[in-house]
Amino acid sequence: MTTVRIPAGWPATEDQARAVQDELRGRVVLDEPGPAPGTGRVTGVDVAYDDERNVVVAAAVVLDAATLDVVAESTAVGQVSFPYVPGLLAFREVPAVLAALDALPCEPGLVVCDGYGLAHPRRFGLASHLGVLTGLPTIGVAKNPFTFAYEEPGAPRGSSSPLLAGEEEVGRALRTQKGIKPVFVSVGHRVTLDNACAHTLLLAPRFRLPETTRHADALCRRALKAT
DNA sequence: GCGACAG
DNA sequence: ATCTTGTCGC
Repeated sequence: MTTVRIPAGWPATEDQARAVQDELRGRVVLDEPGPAPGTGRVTGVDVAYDDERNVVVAAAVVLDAATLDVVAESTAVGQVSFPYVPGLLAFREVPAVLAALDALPCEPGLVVCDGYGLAHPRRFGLASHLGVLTGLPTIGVAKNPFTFAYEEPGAPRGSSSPLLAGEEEVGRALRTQKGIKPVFVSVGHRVTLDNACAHTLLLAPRFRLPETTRHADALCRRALKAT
């Protein structure tokens, strides 16, 4: 397991963090289709915390997009870099995720984040932030609708409905399993929303959550316990 | 002003 | 995110 390094000048206050978001937001690319679903590699990233000890562990798990077999994985440990503040989650998770991605023995391909990208109060969630910092195509798949509104999608697997910030579609509520609560997909960097949903559906053939986040979640929890 | 609020 | 037993079901 490698070690997390917190960059010099990492935001110490909420205002500084929002200023960084404003600065990076202009670098998001939204007009690329992204990798073709079902081909190449797809990587899940997730983070676990022990606030008592101030410890954070991140995991990155690379899957073959066609078979969903695990082809590589890595973990990183470090100190917590920012408190949890709704809207500023990236500042808590990004340093650890970057370290885990750096430790991978291969290219990650599309990165699937636990949380949001464009569907964010300031339109710059975790997936957008990670995408801009790495240049990699990223998407966000969240378990909750955050503050956004949506109509319940149809019951069949694959049904979806817009995730709305007023009139603006910032993401999609996507039913990955028949009759089960949808997941909330949004674009991070260099991927289209349609493409992000297609990837998510292929990654969740049996469970509500994508295999990428299931693997990454299990790995970072296991690694945290071992720390 | 108060409550809600990804992980 | 995390605190947490048993339990129902494939």
